[in-house]
Amino acid sequence: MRTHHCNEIRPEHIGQTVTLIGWVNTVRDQGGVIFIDLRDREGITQCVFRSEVSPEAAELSHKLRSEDVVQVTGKVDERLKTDDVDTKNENLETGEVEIVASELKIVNKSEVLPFQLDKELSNEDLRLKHRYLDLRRPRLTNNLRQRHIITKAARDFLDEQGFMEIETPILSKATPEGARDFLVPSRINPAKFYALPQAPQQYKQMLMVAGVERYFQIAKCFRDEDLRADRQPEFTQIDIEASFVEQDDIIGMVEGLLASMFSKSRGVDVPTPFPRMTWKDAMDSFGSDKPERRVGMELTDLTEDLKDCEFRVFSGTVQSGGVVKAINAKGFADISTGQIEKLTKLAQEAGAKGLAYIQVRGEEVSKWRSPFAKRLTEAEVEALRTKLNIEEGDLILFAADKWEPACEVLGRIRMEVCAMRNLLEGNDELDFLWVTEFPLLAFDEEEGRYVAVHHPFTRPLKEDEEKLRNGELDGLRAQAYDVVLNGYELGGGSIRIHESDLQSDMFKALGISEEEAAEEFEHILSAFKFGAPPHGGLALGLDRVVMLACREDSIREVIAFPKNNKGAELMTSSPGTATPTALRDLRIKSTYIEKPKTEE
RNA sequence: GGAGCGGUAGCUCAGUUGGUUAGAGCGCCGGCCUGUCACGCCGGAGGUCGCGGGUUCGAGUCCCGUCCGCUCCGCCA
Repeated sequence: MRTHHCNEIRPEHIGQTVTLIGWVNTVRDQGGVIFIDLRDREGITQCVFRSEVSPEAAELSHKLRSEDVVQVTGKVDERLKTDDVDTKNENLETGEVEIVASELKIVNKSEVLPFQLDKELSNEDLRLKHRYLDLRRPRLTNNLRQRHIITKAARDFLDEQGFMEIETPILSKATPEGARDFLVPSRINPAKFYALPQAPQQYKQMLMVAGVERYFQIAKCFRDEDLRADRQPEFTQIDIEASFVEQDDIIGMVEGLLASMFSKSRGVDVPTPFPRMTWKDAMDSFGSDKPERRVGMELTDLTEDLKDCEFRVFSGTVQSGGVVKAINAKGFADISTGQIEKLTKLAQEAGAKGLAYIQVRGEEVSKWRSPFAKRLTEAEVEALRTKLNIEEGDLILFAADKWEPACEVLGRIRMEVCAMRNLLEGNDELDFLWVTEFPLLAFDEEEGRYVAVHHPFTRPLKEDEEKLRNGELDGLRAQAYDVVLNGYELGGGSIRIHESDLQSDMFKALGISEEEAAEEFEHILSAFKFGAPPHGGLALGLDRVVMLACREDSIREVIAFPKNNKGAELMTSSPGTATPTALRDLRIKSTYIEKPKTEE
């Protein structure tokens, strides 16, 4: 039987006989003496085999290979240290001692692994196919442990705050708004489908009506959309809802929650409260609703200064109601033509016609390399100098367009510039931020109607409530808030509508007919008539929280069995085909599945 | 759906202007080694250069097509 884990053995154990069990991490066979590093989930201990201690164990130890599972029994000994040799290993927790093996049992041999555990490998397919091996690597073992620590911190914190953990259905109903649903055919109800939840939104609001007051759930959510480094089709939210609260209550509570999660995992003190910024200010200064603020380079407005500019791109835009904005990329004047082209292309992809720039190669304007700088008046040059703090070596990048697209384009350019020079490399700072006062609605050109920016249960700002009731839908702001960390949206939430009539007005605003609302949301409209408490909440993306706590750049590194870009889980090869019998039971014609390409 | 980058030994990669038998490190196999810890030394095996076509006397290298992976855009209430 195992007596210790491999991280536990210390000088105080010297003289004791211990039994360890684990995997052979490395073998160093010296001929007469054989060392193995024995690894279990907790750590590594060196075991020594000598024929004078146990000829049988020593003989057997020559046969050991990486990743064999072995049980070693022996006496804990201090590692040799004299004036000539020092065999202590400072890089190992257990480096002052070793196990002098008297017994060795090979529990289970291992074949040669398809990849080495002590080397980084870029072939992610291979890693995912043999995920059970990939997870043996200390980095991933640690990530899983951090995830556990963070999840437990959340549970403990929310429990202390009086929140009840309640499960809501996974087999659920499709939502007309929002992301594409995963559908599950119902065998008992032919031609009917469950949908996997995109979020437990409606259930948790019903729990508020039920009088639960404070609910949370570590909730699996599902969205059938394309994947990204920080997006998986199934992911986990820490889902929270509370009654009799206002925005500040939720914000304060989530600050405490995040501080607890990060202090338990990273051991850092997270200062609260977090800074706050309205959505409009975030867009204005950073061109993003999830600003990365750790690099400066804020957007500067030059609309007034360049409104009469001889350069028509600027003055023309201003005359038609647009804005001119710029960023100063300090020290980027030596940017290559190729890189300028790359930025221009990026700007065009983001909807801009082009990208105006000035490479500041000297104090005087004559040394400014730019397609338009020589057409600026002295006053305009002076305005640029002052507002952008122009110095030799700077690169100024301009966007001229309507306010929102101009901000967005420059926001993207800003992040690309960061990427080009690795401005965030090694930056370990945690910059938490609340973005508030999101727009309530956005006009969807494709659908020709307003859609909810957050979701249709979001409450407007108090001063905008009357406008919603009156159907004045332009420029409404919501009691919605996102918590942002280092440019990642960690989570978002809102204070909800809790009155049946206001909810009806909201559905009306979204172009949902009364019949449709009655059919799809009858439970909500009805529930709100029976004394629904004012309530609100938020959901945190657990995967992203853990990713950032672990300093990873993909959530796949903090999910045990993630899916690849195509939504496949390569170890078990899901998704897979269905048998004809299963399809028949579900009343699904297999021809649709066998020949998807015949569908237009 | 679109853009970018990539695919060469089990793994990580190099491979010049198209030119002999495609290389390195790690890993693997065999041998030696009683204080190693990225052990060392000696020897060895291991390749459909993603796939298909084309240009050429000759293609890992050039061209066309295609598949796969990653990143980003669209999409993600």
